[in-house]
Amino acid sequence: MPDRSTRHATILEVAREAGASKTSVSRYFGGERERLSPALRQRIGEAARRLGYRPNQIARGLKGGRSRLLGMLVADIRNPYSIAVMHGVEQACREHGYSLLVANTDNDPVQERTHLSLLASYRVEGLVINAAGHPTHELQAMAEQGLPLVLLDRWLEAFGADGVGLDNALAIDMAVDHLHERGYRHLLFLSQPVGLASPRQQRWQRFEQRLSEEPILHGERHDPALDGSAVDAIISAFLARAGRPAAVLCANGNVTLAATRALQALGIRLGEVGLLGIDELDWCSLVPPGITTLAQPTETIGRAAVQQLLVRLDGSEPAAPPRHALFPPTLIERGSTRLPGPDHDKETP
Amino acid sequence: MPDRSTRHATILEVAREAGASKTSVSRYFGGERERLSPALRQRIGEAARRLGYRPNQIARGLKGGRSRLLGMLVADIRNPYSIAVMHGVEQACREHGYSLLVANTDNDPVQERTHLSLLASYRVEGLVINAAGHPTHELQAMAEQGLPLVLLDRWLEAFGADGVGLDNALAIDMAVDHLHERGYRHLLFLSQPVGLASPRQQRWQRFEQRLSEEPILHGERHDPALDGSAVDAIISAFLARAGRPAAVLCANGNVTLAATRALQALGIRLGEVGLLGIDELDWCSLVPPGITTLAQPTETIGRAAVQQLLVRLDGSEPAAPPRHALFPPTLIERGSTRLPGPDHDKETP
DNA sequence: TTGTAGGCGTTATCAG
DNA sequence: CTGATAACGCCTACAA
Repeated sequence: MPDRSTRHATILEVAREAGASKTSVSRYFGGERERLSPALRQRIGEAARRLGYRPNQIARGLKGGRSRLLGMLVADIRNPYSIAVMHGVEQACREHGYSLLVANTDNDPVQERTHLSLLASYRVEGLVINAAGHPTHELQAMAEQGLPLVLLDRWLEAFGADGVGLDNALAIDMAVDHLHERGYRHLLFLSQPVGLASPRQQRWQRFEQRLSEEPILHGERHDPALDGSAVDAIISAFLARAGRPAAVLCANGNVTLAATRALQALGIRLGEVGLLGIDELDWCSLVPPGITTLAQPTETIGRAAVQQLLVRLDGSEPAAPPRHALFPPTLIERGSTRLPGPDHDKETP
Repeated sequence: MPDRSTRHATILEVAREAGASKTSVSRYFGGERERLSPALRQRIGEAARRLGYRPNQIARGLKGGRSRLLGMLVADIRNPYSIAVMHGVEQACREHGYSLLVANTDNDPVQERTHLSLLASYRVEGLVINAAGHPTHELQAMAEQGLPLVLLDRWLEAFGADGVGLDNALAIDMAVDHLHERGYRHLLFLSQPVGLASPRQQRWQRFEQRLSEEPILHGERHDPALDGSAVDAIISAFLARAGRPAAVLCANGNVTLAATRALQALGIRLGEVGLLGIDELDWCSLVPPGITTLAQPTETIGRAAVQQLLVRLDGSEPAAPPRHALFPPTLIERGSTRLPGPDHDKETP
């Protein structure tokens, strides 16, 4: 009886039990059963069952270099967006016979580097990366070694890797158009600190561009820290300055949360001041009269990430130029972008 | 130049480059640098850096049987509870030098079995299991092979494994006591279909017990499917039958969501009919006047799970009896359990 | 302090 | 169709 370490049957034991050779057993589990005589096939099958044998992926990976592992680096595992995408990634992995090694970094650039090399040490065959910082150097090195990478949501400038994410320009267009149609004329764009994060930058820039193109709209943008009461101040100052009808456009779920809180604190009913958020979260339908959102096709994005990796892995396109797959959001209209009408119509449930 | 497969430097190449032996290089990276002469140490370090060498965990795990991998089986990766716990698990793993292999099963018992054996094939050293179904057979086999297991949240009867989770009886006690104190006398316990899921069973049972002990309380329980409008019907029927002051006690986050929607649809203000949910979600503070919840110490639970695995792994307690670690929830009081007072006091923000 | 020689479980190559 | 045998990259006695 084994002491403490898990005792697994090996291919050799199965071979002995079945009166066959390692090779045949290997073939049996390597998807070449047809090449074995029915008799042998059955003996091996039974022996394996009797011994509870499972091929050791680790050993397998050692020989062939195929770990059958994909890695995913997540900046913040508690972010619903990341999770939703991860779900898509995980599904796609499963469908293609891969397992997923997840590394969460809690937005810490140091852990980002650490985990990156950790994933590398497990010889993952590809990497989905959602980094907070800019581990450009590490990534560059990995890419040069031939490891397929795909950047999720945010991509680093001047770094030629594949990427997947939301079509940010389109999203801003849809948001601005919707608010415009609904009669809002003064728009406040609220973002988390823009810094270098590319999606924030892109949304921000597109918003500016739209403002300049349509002078009928008046707008401001701010990127406060969300932890204090800065948002309250910004919103009330904006309203005082800009006049109505005004709306707040939130660059992501966190901001939407903060803005909703702020509007509640200011005693302002949603809709009276418009509110539109990028990212759909389950509470958005709950806060009366419902918050209008642009939902990201998170599952699709996750699957697309894996697809990109598989294309590279496939090897048919040895070194195709980097490809960015952008996906459109879906507008979910709710009461928060419905101006109280002249007849004070109640919203329909 | 390598064709397509990622090319990694091996220990042998480093050894040659440094003019040393494999052994010395192995020692260098195996945490025995002190045993090398400063000269050798430096040569190896430089050679390794030059070649971009990283020890291959896969090969490492093959020899010693230490994959440095922990596995986590998650029934529903999109459930915030699972995520929160996973965050704790992941942190604890990291702190102890393990990586986490995550397998999501989308509540599918078939995938549960599949993924279980998949995790086994990667020779994970321990397993955190949050299963929807009852893969008792597979788990039994793994446990007997000496693989440390810890059941998360729900445990299977008559299966002697470690477990971690919420102290469900205490949670129900806290909920009932709170509602009682706040003046609610008629309680409706709402759960998802109880079936065999142990936490639902436990909460359910404890609720019954409390009712029988305190005849001053009147209560009912239901476990409707949450997809239709069944919840609306149940709640309005209950209110008609039971009278006021009445409150709804929700067994988990999903139920709280459904109940909140139902109360909104019925045009009932929260508080007027009490609402208390087990599980804290970020929207609970947003729906006016805030939903009172019992927050689970999810992070703690996740870390505790890993702790249990490490104890088993440690080997100091070869086959100690199964241990269940239960943790108390935290009551977060909000407006949904505040009866409108005689003076119609506004809640304080 | 350093090096040599297995062996971990599997697959791939080459004979039979 | 089947089976030896040599890698794969690393670790661990054992020897020098």
